[in-house]
Amino acid sequence: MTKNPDGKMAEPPTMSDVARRAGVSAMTVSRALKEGSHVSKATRERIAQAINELGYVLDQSAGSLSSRRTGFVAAIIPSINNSNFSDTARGITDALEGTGLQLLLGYTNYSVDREEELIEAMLKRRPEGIILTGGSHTPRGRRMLEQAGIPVIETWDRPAQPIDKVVGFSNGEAMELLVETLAGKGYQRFGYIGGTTSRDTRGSQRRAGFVRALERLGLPSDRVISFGVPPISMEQGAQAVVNMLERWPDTQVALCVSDLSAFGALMECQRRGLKVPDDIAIAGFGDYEIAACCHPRMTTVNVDCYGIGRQAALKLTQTIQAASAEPPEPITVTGFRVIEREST
Amino acid sequence: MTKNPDGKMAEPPTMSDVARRAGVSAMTVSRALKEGSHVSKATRERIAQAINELGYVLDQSAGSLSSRRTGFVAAIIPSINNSNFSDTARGITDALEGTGLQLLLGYTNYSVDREEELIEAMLKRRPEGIILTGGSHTPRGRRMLEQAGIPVIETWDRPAQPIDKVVGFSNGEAMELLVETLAGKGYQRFGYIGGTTSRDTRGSQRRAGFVRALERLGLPSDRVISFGVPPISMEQGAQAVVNMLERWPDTQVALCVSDLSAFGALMECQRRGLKVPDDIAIAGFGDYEIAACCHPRMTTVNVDCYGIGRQAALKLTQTIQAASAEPPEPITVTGFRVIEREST
DNA sequence: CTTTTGGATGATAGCGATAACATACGCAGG
DNA sequence: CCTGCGTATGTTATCGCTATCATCCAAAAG
Repeated sequence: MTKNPDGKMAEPPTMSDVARRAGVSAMTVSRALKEGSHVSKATRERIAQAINELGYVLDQSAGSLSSRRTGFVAAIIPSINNSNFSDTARGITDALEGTGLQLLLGYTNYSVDREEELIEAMLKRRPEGIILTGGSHTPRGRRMLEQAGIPVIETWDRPAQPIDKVVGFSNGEAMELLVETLAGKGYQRFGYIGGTTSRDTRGSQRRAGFVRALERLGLPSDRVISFGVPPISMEQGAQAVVNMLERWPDTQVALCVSDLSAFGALMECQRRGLKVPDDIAIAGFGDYEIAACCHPRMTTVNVDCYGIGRQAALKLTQTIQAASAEPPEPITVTGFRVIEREST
Repeated sequence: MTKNPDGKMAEPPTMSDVARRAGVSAMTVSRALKEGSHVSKATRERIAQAINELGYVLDQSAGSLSSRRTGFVAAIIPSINNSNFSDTARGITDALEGTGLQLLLGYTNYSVDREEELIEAMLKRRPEGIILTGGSHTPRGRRMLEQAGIPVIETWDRPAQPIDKVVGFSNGEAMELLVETLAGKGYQRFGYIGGTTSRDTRGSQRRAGFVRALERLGLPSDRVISFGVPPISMEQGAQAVVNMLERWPDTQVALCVSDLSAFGALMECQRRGLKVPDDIAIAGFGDYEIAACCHPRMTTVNVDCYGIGRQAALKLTQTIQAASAEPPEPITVTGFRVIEREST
């Protein structure tokens, strides 16, 4: 930290300081700092030098108060420690590249109350748009979003009553497709491993899809282990599969709410000397890196996490820019596909 | 988005709107919104009601211009898609809870140039402090940090010339400890798997520690595979171990720059029918969830990622608050320990 | 030589909040 | 009944920047 000779903190220089030093007005400095405005080359250079000498950094919060553009968008994800969501965040960042918009990221730990707090905290900073994960919010959170006057994008889900725009897919249908694919290979006795339903909406929908598909196929759908508070960990997946094998020893295939719990289950089976997929088959959800790399490689459902982020950010920037031009489609449905590998 | 009858966007209400509706001055509204200021109960309630009716949300960017406190701290990490760093981010968030400070998170993808961009982008928003990963920055990035007039905390490393404060550990020493521990178990022919040196400073230091420890022990230290651009993935770890076994088939133990590459190597060995640790032992670095859960469970080095974040944030808030009181220690050294498991 | 045009720059007035000071009022103590 | 003080509220002046309009001037056009 730079200090004055008297030991007190030096006040950072302002635009006027730069202007004075360069012998121009503050307005000209402001222009010089902005792309595509008319400032003569000589002036521009004098200003650049003054900025350099003073170590000046533009105060964007002051600027945005004046221009009424804060230059950032907010995104709220359940967890950053989950590569599915961090891939989405990466997609957002990449799509924002070059738009002059910056990402303000927050995470909820899968709590809607924490989400409400975050929504408020973010809205206080006046983002130009906001991207959410899922369509479940507290009533107050929802109301704040509706009244914020900015584009709102819900992702990773297909809410029955979208607030504004949506980029997502049906988690239930994706799980149904996985069940059908595996049933097509001859599996009949399916088990499901997931967390308790309360917090993780996407998890609940996957489980509902599991049950729906089996009922449609006329197969038993009661082998469901709900274990632990979502998101369930690798270790919890390991414990759950033990639990499942105790209750229903003849289970042929265990579907898991995510690749992480599936991986835990897979390792636990190996530890107990079970052959996967011969003794028991295992499939996950999400197509994490680990699913492609573990041994045996894991069957899973790929959902275009990165693409969800990209498209959400794209829709956002389109909505912001095209204030009057034709707005983008309100709902984008992203794809998913079953990746069959060695574990089934 | 709320729109007026004429179809244009409704301007969000300001504090004056609230004040008018509640029959008080804007200043009183400002006070009512702030803890511990004297506003009568009746007035407070009238204001709360007006806020509710209008759906008002405080504009913090305007407030911070006036109060000269933006209420957030910036943190820059290499990747959010890496649980070590996201654990650090979680530690920061948790330690910031209740301080009125919010976290603005950015990630560099392990690029110092991207770091420089981020530093500038963040500084433009006038954070009250900034937390960085590592001690390698571009000269310009470093200069901006020095001149910013805010506390700077470098983490995950022990820079030779710290900018300001440090919360970290020596990656080299940690790797030395791992080598010594394994040498103590009788291993003699060590291999190392890591990325090319250019980008990942911490990775380079771990490799240097590997070499140092072996030289000190009088063991060969040339079995080093540098493969791929950091951060190296599970898949790259798998490829690297194949490469290593081709070049030095009698390698007894492979140390990897992180648990992720170690896991890839472990799975690849199993795929090739090698017994771990009998045919080859494998150890990682970082103590990720996967290391505790894979089969066989992986020996690794635990570094207190979460604690690094917590302590960095703590040091930051102490520095901010105790402007004149005694400032915190400039350097905090966090611990690490070898976790011996089944893979060695 | 006048007019037009547009680039370069400056002056002024906010953006929406809060700091700092000012005012009004009620109640305890003399 | 006055002084003194603390609570409750209002007024004013910025915070650092940019939108907007005004001005000046040189070069192109007529």
